[in-house]
Amino acid sequence: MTKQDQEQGLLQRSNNDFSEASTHTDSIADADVVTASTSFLSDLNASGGETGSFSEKVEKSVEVDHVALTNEGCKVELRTTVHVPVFRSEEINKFRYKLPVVGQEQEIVEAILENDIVIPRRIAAVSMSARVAEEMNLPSEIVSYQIRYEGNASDKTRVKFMTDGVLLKEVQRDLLLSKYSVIIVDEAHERSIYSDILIGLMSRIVSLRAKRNDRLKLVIMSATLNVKEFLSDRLFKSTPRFIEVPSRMFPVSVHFSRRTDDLYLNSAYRMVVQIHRYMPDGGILVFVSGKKEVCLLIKWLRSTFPSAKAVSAKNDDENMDEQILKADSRKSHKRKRAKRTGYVTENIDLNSYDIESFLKTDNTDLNDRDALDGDCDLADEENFMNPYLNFEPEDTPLYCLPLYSMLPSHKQKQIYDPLPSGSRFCVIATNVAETSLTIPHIKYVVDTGKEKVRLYDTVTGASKFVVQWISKASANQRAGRAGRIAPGECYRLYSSAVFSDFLDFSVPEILNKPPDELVLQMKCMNIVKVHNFPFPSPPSGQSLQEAESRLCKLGLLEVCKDDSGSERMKVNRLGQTVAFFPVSPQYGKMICLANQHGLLPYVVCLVAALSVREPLVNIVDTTDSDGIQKESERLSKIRYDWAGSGQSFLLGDLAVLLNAVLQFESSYCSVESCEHLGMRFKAMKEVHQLRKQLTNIANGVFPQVNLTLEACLPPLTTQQYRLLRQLILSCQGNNLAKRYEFSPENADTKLKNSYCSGIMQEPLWIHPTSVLCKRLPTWLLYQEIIDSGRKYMLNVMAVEPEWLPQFASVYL
DNA sequence: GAGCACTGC
Repeated sequence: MTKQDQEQGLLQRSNNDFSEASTHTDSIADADVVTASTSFLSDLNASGGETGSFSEKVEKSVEVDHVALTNEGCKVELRTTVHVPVFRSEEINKFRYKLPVVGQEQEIVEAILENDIVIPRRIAAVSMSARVAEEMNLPSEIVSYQIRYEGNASDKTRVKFMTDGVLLKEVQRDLLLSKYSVIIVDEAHERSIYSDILIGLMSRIVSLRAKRNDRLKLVIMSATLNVKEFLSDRLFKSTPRFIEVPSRMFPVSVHFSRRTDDLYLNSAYRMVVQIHRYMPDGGILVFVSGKKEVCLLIKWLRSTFPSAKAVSAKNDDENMDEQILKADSRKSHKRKRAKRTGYVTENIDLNSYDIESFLKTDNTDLNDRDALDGDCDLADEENFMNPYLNFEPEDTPLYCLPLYSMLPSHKQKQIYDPLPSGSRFCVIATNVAETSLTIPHIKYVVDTGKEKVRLYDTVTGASKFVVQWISKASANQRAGRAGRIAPGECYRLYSSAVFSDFLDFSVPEILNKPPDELVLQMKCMNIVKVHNFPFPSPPSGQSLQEAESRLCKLGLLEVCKDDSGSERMKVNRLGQTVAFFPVSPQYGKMICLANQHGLLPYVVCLVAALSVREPLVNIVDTTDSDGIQKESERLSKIRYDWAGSGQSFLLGDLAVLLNAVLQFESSYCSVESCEHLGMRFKAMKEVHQLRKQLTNIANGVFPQVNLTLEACLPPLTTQQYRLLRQLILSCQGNNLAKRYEFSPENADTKLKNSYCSGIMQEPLWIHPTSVLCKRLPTWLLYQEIIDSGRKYMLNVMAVEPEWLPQFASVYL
């Protein structure tokens, strides 16, 4: 709701409620910052049956009372009652009155008056705006949404649902958010970088707006009790108030394992078998850490309950499972070998499971209490035992489906398809099922307690994937997935003692990722001393400093003296231009420099491809199956074709990516042809959208360029390929590596073919899937280092040594 | 000589 709308009286406030004025209520009506439970929104959503973001734990809400004007009680505020005329259909009203949040409705509405709502996921923003428009009987031009690539907001819009990143970009353009009178931040407990920064920024915006007598109200909605950081007095001068909203969840009984088996996939398998054979109807959701575990568990379960195969005739992902598993088996041999050379990190070896033996010996005796709940009391045990009576397990097939983010959309959607009649539903999922997707029919949750996370070294930027224990909050969120339709059961495959050692909450994203892009954005908002910013969880001074220094070397920040004579890093003109582009600063700079020699359209495509996760499928090589071997050879050949020869080939993996995008753009590939070419359709579509967005921004920033979205770009000339490599070098000197010099003095054969870089002690290696893997150029640039035992450089490009003084002198 | 959880601008 915009200020103008408010003045036009769409929301009518009446002051006829004096008799109820009290110290309690008058502060509510005038609070500037309120933190409320997310149930308010998730209930709206749940009643619509939409997918989207839900949270359903009980929650405390916090309300910040910024009525600092009323100090010493000399000013008496009158309570104002808010009347919002809404014409809902009878059906929707029936739903509404069942929602637990209705009890607090008036309190919340009075506290906030009207809504502009920040949500962390795109689909959720779109579906919620549609749902709220329907419930309020208003057109989409009034209740609208805005996400990265699209939106339907108009000048008539009064309620806007948007993702957190969109609002952060808006703050960059309008620091006081003067269009808005209320901001609601939903799902704040997820602690995304954007919502954290937004909350920090808004703590300042709220008081600035209050000083101007143009109040902004802020509601922070959180599904967990993790509000300590949001209440810190670094953020809000007076402590925010809670509004607590009960959850609409059904009870979930949680069972801990008596002991914790390291082979958690093995335990998960046994648990599913037992639930399926002996527990009443209801879907099963299993949480594991990664794609390979998903595929392995599916394979075991389908071979145990083969009747399910007949039921789920369309399981064309069978092949994929096999592929992944074979590749994995091959790798585990490598691991054993690698162990002797000392390059191995701890990893659960999936192949150490003895599948055969427990397929044969699985008598699933109910006395095997180890696999069940060691900690539950007698009542629980009785509940657990009773349903076994008169239960005929043979009658029920198990319908197993995989679920992880990289699974193609049409396969993900299978979880919403009607269940084959008479079968039990079982989904094996990664963390996607914890927050992003809601799965229907789930009554049982099996939680391995494990998740895979990407850990960054904030100094070198190298990252690795680690399987670790989840947090208590995560475990509770997982358990909650069982109680959406009826009372549920959650089986934790770890003991309560192990659980008690879990972190209370997951580490906020901002503490893990290198903050370069963020620091640049903050500098553009005139936040010069970033270390003084009121982060809900401040990143370390060192990581902020490293980011500043990288941005300085990149030529986006400059050292300036402020009034007191002390030195500060401030953003320069180039930095400000770069910050318009919603990509990492290195890539933004590439676009800014590319407006020469006709390179801009190519650089935009390349940057789009580099900014999207996994545009090309990972080529899994397998030794023992002819058909699959040929497939990986075929895909590999396509990549070498894209890389070309001569100057193009020296652009290396970036030439592969660029030409893949150009091919996709020129013939807007179908799902099938993408698969044929080894591209991920979902990712390529995103690349296409990002190209469009970057093109629009470039046209805004450089008015003369008239950049178009031509489907067919002519192939680059030899000269242009050279220039492109120089341009990239001038933006990525930080990522240079030089080949290890093999000489009598440096004769370590283990280091042959390795590289060293300025920022890292350990040797680096070109990833075997790189087209430059055999070429081994003396100097090269990488996009990313991934640590999987060895430190591998991904997306590599060759660099001519003689270019270094001119294009990368600060890094030498 | 062989990868990778998740999400937003």
